[in-house]
Amino acid sequence: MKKTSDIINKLSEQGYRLTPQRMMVLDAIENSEHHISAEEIYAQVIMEYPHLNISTVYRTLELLHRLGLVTETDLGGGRVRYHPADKGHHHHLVCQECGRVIDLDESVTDNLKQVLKRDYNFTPDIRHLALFGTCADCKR
Amino acid sequence: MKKTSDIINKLSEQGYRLTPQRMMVLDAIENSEHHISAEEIYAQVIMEYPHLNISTVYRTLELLHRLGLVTETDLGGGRVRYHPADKGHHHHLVCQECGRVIDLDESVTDNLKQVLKRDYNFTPDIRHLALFGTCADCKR
DNA sequence: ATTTTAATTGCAAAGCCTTGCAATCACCCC
DNA sequence: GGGGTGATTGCAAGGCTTTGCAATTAAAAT
Ligand SMILES: [Mn+2]
Ligand SMILES: [Mn+2]
Ligand SMILES: [Zn+2]
Ligand SMILES: [Zn+2]
Repeated sequence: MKKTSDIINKLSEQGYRLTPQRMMVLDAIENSEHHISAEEIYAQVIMEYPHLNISTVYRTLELLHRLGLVTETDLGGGRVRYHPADKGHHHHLVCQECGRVIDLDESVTDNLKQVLKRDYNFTPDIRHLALFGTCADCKR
Repeated sequence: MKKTSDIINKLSEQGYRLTPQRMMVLDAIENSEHHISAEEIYAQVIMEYPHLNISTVYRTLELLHRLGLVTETDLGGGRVRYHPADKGHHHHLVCQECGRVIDLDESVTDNLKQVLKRDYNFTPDIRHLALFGTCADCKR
């Protein structure tokens, strides 16, 4: 798989060690169909590497997020979820009534980003937003 | 103070009990200069009511937020902060480099809300947004 | 290949927040 | 004012995530 090598190269270039733990956490994220949680990554990796500690998963996620290699979002449900950045950026609407999650194109935030840039010279890091509210079906 | 009575009336009207714990938590929020955290509310109330448990603070905050009487936001720093809804809605930009917090008028999200309404018939509950990024000074 | 060195890990403890449950208490009715 | 009732509380335990520290190990230097 090409994507994983790309991320591995970026880690290596920036002076981070390529530990087996990091490789396996990365693999779990890249091969996940949906947004994956720390606990789910842990459960998956531990099957072939039982020595792994969950704090290493959290630290790896923090690193990959800080380097912009994964996006992080709280879709409700009490745990943060992750997504490979190179699989495309997008956002979500989450209905507080029924729990439905609607996917949004990245472009919905273009106007907001532009206004913040123009009026405040602020560069927002909006890569994976989750907005809560009420969906069409639940609006009585 | 008029504001507190208003909130108390709303609680009462909706059938919620006016317990001393709720009154005191409410007081702490209303009299706070800035966005206040659960721990800070707890520390303040406990001075005159040492029996209070912090889970009551969290449950009261959850109730007030659900009823739209306080807004809730994560400005970073690992704890959620609260603000009375009747003191005016607004949003924040948080610089990830220097920690600076910029206040935004509620209207910056008007366009986004409108688009979500028009294209998805979704009514977002965006009352106190915190957006992270890089401020003007930190941009090299 | 061996040594060196700092980054990384596992472990245990802690921090923030939520939740189940039994005891308490605000409010309604008389 | 004195019950009755269900909402609310305190307490203790648990869930998710972070953090300090000593031991390990990837990678660089020899
Ligand atoms: Mn996503
Ligand atoms: Mn605010
Ligand atoms: Zn819905
Ligand atoms: Zn800054």
